Amino acid sequence: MAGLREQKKQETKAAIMDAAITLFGERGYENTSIAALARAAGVGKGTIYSYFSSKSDILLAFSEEELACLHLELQQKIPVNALLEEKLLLIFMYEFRYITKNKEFGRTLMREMIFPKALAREKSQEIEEQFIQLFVLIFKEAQEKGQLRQDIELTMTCGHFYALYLMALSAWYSGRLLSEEDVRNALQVMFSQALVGLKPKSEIEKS
Amino acid sequence: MAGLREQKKQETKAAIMDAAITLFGERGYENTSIAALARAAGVGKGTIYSYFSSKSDILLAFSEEELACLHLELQQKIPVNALLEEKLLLIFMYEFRYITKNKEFGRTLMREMIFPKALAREKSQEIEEQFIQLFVLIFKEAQEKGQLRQDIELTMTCGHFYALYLMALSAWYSGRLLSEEDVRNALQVMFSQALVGLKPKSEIEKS
DNA sequence: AATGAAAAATGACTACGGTCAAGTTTTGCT
DNA sequence: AGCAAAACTTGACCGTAGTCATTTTTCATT
Repeated sequence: MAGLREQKKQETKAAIMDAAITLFGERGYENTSIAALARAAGVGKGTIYSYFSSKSDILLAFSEEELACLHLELQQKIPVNALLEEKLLLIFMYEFRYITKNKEFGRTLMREMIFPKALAREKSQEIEEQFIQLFVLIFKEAQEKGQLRQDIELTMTCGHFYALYLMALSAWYSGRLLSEEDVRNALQVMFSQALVGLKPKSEIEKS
Repeated sequence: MAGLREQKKQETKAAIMDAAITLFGERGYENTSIAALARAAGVGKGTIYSYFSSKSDILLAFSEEELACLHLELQQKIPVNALLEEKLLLIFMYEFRYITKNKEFGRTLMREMIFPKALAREKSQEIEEQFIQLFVLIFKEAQEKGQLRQDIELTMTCGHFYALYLMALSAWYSGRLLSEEDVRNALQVMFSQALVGLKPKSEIEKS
């Protein structure tokens, strides 16, 4: 019978993911042991490691699903006629709120996303890729409207804004920014600086 | 006899730090267990935890010392008359080379620096503070020479460039940038974009 | 010098992430 | 159906970070 094996594998993997969604949601990532996860999924501990390469790999898989939802939801909430800066702020604050809903969870996820171990590289890149897709349309549109330079690759522009978001997130985790409002303000300021440039206007004209 | 106790405490702490410098240097952070550290320092395992709050706390203390050296060395290597962009590139590439000399070590350090746990916050901020001091003089000078806007706080400017450095570092850890040269080039491009701005010139003039 | 209280050191212990040799199930083949 | 190879599962086991009740050392007081 072709596919019995494959089907069972899918089921097992789904059971693990379901257990992860439940337990991570209930008690958070750090407080969920692999043993508990295995118990909840109805499999042995070792089985988990034939579907995921490490505990953080499960976190990444979990987040990939959750974030896909989030981004879909987000795509519909972006007002078409808003300014570029407003759109960016909306996206990043949405992301910020999700990531920091559970502080420990968010920290572990970001650590794995930004400084991934060799084993987790692939998944972290997929998530990032997904996130970047959100921006491509927005940036293309902005370029067409003449609100963004056309001589810069979109991935560069993306990277630039994402870097600033990271900085703000880090500042929040370090306690230099305390509230959501602080983060929003910091982002707003940094974004407009990035757009206009850090050089004085007189200097820019020279080049 | 006043201070015997205090003196011994200093000695014990120094012994732990020395052991850390030796063992982390020899086998790296991940391959050094607390038990081994305790053995090398000639103390019990528990003792280490009355001087440091966690393993990563030791890493941070270790790095604080090492980086202080590095930054002192660096301060003398910065050519006075170089362009702002060249100076920045020099500093960040120096830092990059140090951090990535041992990949695992650097990853753990950066994870702890950028997304610190509550316990390690203080030390990670001190290291960052130390790093920022490197820039203050350079930026002040640049402002005086009219190469940087004066209506932006220096800490903001710092944060902006540091964010871009982080992005490059992350890209290296994710495998999107492969060599030191790639990182240098990426930084160079992003820095000049940050200085000139991401908006087209025509748009900037309007504001 | 003797003593008891306070500070510091200790290592057996716990809980966890991850491994792997042994056991179980599925599959293709005769 | 019977069988052997391949794929999959399992939990006892390992090494490690971090804890804590107990023991040892220091210090002030008499």
